[in-house]
Amino acid sequence: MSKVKISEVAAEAGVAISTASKALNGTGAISPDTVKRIEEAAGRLGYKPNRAAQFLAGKNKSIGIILPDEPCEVMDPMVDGLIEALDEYVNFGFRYTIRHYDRTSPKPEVFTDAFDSIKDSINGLIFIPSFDISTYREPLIKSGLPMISLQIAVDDSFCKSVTVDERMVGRMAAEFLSLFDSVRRVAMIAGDRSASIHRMNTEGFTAEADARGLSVVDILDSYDSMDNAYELTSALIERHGELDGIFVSSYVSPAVCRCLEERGLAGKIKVIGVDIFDRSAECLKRGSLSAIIYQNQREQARRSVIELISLMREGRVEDVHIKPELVLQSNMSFYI
Amino acid sequence: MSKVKISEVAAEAGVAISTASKALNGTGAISPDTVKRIEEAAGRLGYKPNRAAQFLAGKNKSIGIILPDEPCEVMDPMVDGLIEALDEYVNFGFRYTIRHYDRTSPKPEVFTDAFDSIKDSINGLIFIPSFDISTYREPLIKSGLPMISLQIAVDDSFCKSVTVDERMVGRMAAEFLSLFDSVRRVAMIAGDRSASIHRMNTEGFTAEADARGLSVVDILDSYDSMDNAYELTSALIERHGELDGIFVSSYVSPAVCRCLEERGLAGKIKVIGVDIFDRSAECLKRGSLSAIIYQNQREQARRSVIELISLMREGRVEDVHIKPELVLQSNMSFYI
DNA sequence: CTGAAAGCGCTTACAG
DNA sequence: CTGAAAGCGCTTACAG
Repeated sequence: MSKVKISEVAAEAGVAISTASKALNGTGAISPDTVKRIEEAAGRLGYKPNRAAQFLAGKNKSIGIILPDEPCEVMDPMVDGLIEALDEYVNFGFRYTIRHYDRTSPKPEVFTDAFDSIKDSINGLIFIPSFDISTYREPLIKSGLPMISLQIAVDDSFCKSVTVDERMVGRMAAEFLSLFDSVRRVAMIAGDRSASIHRMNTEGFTAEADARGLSVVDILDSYDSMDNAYELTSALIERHGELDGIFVSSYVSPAVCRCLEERGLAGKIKVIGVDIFDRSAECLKRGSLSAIIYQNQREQARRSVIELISLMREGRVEDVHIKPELVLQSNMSFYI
Repeated sequence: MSKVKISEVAAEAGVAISTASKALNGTGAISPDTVKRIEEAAGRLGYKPNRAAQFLAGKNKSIGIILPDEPCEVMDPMVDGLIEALDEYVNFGFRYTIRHYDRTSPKPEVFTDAFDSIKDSINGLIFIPSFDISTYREPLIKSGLPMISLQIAVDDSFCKSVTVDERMVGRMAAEFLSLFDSVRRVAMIAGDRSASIHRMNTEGFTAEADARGLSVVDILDSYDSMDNAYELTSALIERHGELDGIFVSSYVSPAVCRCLEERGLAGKIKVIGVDIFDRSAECLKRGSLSAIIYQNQREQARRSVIELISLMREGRVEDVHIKPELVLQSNMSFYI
């Protein structure tokens, strides 16, 4: 129960403290036998390093951040959450550097330039990838840096990711719409289903809708454009006489709501969206939007920092799926 | 931007490092003039202490915890959350001691005995009070320890608290029930409205119900007894022909659901409860319970530890109100 | 009231 | 491959 320190582990294994430290951290060159002996000693004694001492003594305390530079209000909660989480570790002696890249560009250089400019001065990386990471994964892998992808899963073994549970987002949307006795026929306006993130939203939504006897009459891609979303909504209304609900799985719900409001259908056709920001919050307040699924950017950001640091100190981590939260009118004040 | 350390503050103020430390922490006897000079220097340089160094060097690292000993499954999430949060700080060299007391006893000794047994060996306290704290507040105050009350607000200036936003719990319940087109007449089964926590639930519920045109036909106290809740539900049904929804603001929703299930009213009368544990989760799965408001015990616990430690290091903190979360069938897996 | 010094438990050059 | 030693930035006896 009392705290065993590395000096005791070293004594138990019959080596110097510095040898024990290097063995336990896998740094420096220690003979396999010695490593084994030290690890056994540590296990036997139940050694857990004192993180205050590790942080104080350690030198690998520089974190790199690479983010899309979209000047979009939807990006802000994630960035705010990241900075808040990082600042906690600044108190423990960490530093961080943020770089931006143009996520809309297909050229890999927009990313690799940002990466190259920091890769030699950081000991770990958190990045929000673009939808297609294949063009710049090589330099990332070659760097050998511990890294975590945020918000978008990298379907690749070199990098674990922290994302919201995308499928759950869709399921919650379907269940929410099914609460209304009047809702039978629903549609979905997705972002871009060529991206896995939107396919998972869709899968969750259709699965849960099926299970609850909702009929999904249409699924359309808005490509994250408000204008598209407006037109698509208009088309949906014309095409499907009896539409009762719409799930908007990207941040364009304000355009959907505006379209319904203009046609006197607000509240008649129930809408559930994702992402809470000024314009979506206003729709929620007016009632043209019935609920928002918060993708918990703050918690995603916090966890990505925690995971990166444990990766930098201890080695392996796993993919993390953060829970989405349902936001209604009454509790929206907590989220905006 | 680069980290300024206490040695630089000391140099700027023309004092020794130890003097600067004592002045900044308010420990030791330093002349007011010197303190002022040091504080100004710190402010000028933007000094922020390195917490790794503070944690490593500091000696006040023992946390006391006093909890009710109710062997109730509803207590567990809070305890689990507390231990998880505390264990993080154990990694930083902190220790903690847990004591239990019989919350149902009116005798103050049940609490003060627990407190006395640890008060001399701890540097900070987190406690879950009973509903009436007045009988044992004196010894707490006299100890001068930094302390945080958890789950139940101490309406007293000597101690800040971390609680869920009780009023919001009630508001969310009312809004949720109002989503159903069929729901007009609702009732509430509270815990014990002589406790402020339940009065706030009630206030939030009635206010939001009013705002949404629901008519609150009855409010009854269950005194947290499943048997009472069953009987009250039965009485509600008889008394009010057209009851559409019930908000159960203590953990007794399973009894309410059982009563409705037995009468073939499950799903007809919508029920929303609080606290997610095995039995309430089953009702949610079966559909006799439509939703649960999770009072976020995990986050309450985490915050109480964070607040206590910043109280122990830096001084003042404020009351914290944690956001409740709405749990439906589809996302319940995240909570149980 | 002030300061010099030891020490918290690690990691990391550095020397061997 | 191994170890002795310095040092991370603080706090806290202790001496004055």
